[in-house]
Amino acid sequence: MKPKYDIRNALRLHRVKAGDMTQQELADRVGATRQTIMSIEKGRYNPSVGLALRIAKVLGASIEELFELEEEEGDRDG
Amino acid sequence: MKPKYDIRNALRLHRVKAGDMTQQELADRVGATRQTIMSIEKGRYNPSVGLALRIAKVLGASIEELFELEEEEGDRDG
DNA sequence: CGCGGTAGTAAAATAAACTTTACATTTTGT
DNA sequence: ACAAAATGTAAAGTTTATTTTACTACCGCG
Repeated sequence: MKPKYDIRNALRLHRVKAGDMTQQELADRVGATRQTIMSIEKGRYNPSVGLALRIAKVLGASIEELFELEEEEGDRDG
Repeated sequence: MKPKYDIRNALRLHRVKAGDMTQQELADRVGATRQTIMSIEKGRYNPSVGLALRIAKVLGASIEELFELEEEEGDRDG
């Protein structure tokens, strides 16, 4: 079952920009596991806003820069 | 078990600001239930960044305005 | 080639988000 | 006071995030 709200993320881009940090390093700094970072980078799920906030802080970016709503065409009910 | 990283939110404030929308109205517009909105407003858990993004869009605010990391003093390992 | 570090994948288990339903309390309008 | 709408709480259930563990592939280095 795919998530209700798809998001696109530029995590990897910003991770590299922020000093070419490794996944493990980022994971440590935000208090998550490498697999969690992996899964987010790969778009397998969207993190909690708490984790997203911490990632944004470490990467020196805004959440809006990091994560973006997928525009789903023709699938909206409004 | 309380969440690992507490967040503070100004959801209610912005909900009122954005035309005094009811919880139900906001819930409908973001595709969630009223209870979900309630729980977020009451700080019972932090939503996914996907839902947070949709809320921010509807309320015309940034995620950073809506949700803020709780600064926990003396609980960091680095 | 063998080694260490990084990245990709996956399965099982646990924690947390989110839904559904139901009921109590407060607020608002008449 | 009464009714209706909005808010608050809660329990049980489903789905998704996150962890833990483990294995594979790629790359630079000796």
